[in-house]
Amino acid sequence: MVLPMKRATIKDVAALAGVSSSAVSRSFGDGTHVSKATRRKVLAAAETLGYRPNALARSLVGARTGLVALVVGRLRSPFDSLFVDALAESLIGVGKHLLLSPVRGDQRADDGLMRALDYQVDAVVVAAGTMSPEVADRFARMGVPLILSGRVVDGAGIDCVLADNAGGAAKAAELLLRTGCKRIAYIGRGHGAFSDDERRRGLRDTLRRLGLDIVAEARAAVDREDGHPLGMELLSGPDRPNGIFCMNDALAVGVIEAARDLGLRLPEDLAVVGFDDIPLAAAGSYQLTTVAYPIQPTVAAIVETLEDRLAGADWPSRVIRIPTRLVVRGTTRRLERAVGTRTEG
Amino acid sequence: MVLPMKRATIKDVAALAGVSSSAVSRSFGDGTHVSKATRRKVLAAAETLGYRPNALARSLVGARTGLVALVVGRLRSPFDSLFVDALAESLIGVGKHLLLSPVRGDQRADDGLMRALDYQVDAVVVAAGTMSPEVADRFARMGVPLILSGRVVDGAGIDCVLADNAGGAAKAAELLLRTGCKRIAYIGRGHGAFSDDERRRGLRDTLRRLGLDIVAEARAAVDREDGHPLGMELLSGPDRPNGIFCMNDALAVGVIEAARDLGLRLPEDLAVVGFDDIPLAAAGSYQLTTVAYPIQPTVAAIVETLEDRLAGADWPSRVIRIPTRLVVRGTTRRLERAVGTRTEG
DNA sequence: TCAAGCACTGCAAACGTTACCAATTCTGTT
DNA sequence: AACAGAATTGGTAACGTTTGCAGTGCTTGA
Repeated sequence: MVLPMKRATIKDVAALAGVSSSAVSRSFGDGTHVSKATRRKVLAAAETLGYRPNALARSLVGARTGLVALVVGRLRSPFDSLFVDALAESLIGVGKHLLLSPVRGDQRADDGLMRALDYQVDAVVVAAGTMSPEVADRFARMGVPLILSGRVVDGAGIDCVLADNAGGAAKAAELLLRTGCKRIAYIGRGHGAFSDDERRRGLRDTLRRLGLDIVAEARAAVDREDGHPLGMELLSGPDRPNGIFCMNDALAVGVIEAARDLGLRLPEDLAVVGFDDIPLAAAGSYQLTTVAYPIQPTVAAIVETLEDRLAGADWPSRVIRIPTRLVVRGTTRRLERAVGTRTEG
Repeated sequence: MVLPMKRATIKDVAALAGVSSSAVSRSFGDGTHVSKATRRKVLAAAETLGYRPNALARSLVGARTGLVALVVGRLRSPFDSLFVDALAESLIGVGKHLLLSPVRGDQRADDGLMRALDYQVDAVVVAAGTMSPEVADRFARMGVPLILSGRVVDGAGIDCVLADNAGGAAKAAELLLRTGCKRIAYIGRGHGAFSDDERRRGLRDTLRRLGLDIVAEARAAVDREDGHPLGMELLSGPDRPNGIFCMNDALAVGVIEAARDLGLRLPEDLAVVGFDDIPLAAAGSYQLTTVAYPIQPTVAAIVETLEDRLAGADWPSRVIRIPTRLVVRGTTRRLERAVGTRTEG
């Protein structure tokens, strides 16, 4: 085995180029205060030695680390993984790197947040878990921006980016009503989950405005595997709903399968609307009508907020709602051509 | 806005506890060379100040950073995201953190690898992209372990962890033959993709041993969206295959949809076998027979290898094959009870 | 009582980098 | 030719931590 070679440092480069280490440092910076000639020499020497600045040592003297932590739960929904992917990619674009800080179950995000702090991250994006006020306060005091994805926490001065859940749910409700559904049910996560709550409320408020209400609710689920039994339960009761709005597409897919198992025809006997627009929703076997929650704008808003904060913006706090878009496919009857919605499939 | 507070350092703790910074450092280390009384004082002071050691400063003096980079492509397959998730979680378990280094398309992984090096990562797991020998050599010289997931590179002394692709493909082939398929096709990625190649070869070798051969091949695809058109193409030709082995489940799902669009009955007219066993394969709508590539053992092998290397193991290189398991579901005819395979659904 | 040994403690150097400051060289103007 | 000012350069301190070394006080055995 070859002897592990020590990594070239700024001093090695300085020695080879015949200049001071300051000159080397400056050559790798914004290029000011170095003559072209020196810079060329330095870069050549660095190339020879295979030198690359140590990002960690850099951060010690006050520079940013370039690390951004993402506190995230289990990546079981395709939406989550697309989100992680898009965020990581987007961050590379602004010279930052994603440090993954997974938390499990409904456990507090605090552990993940504190771990992130040990690495002097420039900012943290929280997409899962609940956060104690103490930890949030700590981040505020230390000047580390905290961005909440998919949830709003009032008062703590934390920036939040999330879907226009109520608006999306309203669109879903209107579509269901338009296509003639009268008995509309909701399936969601329950237990005070934030997006779930907003979506359920959005559905309910829209129905009530028209003198209706949610006829049935099922909860404590978030996965396709969970959608199936809940769908079975809801659909084999006496007052079977003829329209179901699901908190997300994964659940909706489970419900579709349950409906099929029961011999129901979609959309004739049952209309289903999901939320997110995961790739599977467009699959031939499901053709799920859904409220699309576009990932790119979400990630863009997060990265932008993050950069604003790091640039020193100090407005109190910002809640960005990402507009949703109704995508009508096969699981809702097409009674009329909907206005302002996209139709595909 | 509250003035950003400086983070407490070891000196602040030392001052408050009335001891030297060495004592503080030692109190946070393995606990040797500190009296119980001192340690208690230090820990109390640290608690008061909310002190946590700076992981980055630590790494400057030679300690490990605790960072492990994962070079990964677009997380479009559920398999990929489950892998990332499991790896991140597993690393937390051994006190390490995942730094995501995404690369796009078929671009070289070199960029991602070099970026990782800037952060003094303890090791790198490469799951996507191709690697130049120069970069691999550089890692070797610097003593940073490199672990390849899903591919084997000979000679470079790099540890590799991947599925027993040939064995899995052979199982798929045998199952297809056993259920009476004679015209068997393959759909994969092509362009010399490693796993694709091994799986195709595994299928072909098994067929040839029985005097048959692959009757048709389609390639340049890896997604469910890609599976559909390829399936259409393959299934509407003159000599329609009655069995298709797909490089992964996502493709297989696309193929199933194509078959349905063409009015073919599964498994009577067409048998389909996938690879990976993503959650969707078990879904009611697909019931896909597949070669399961278990994620937990894969991740465990990676983490174990990584720890061995970091502990100084210097055997030349190690290729770990993760055994696969045939999961028989609805997309293959059940002619007989298969021996040594699991049946579900 | 004394020496030897031990447990504990603090000092200071080192890690790789940046930024301030002072010193030097260059450029252009009179 | 002399000077002001700008551009460039090197020296040095600082960032937060660990660690080797040397010192301190305490215990123990003779």
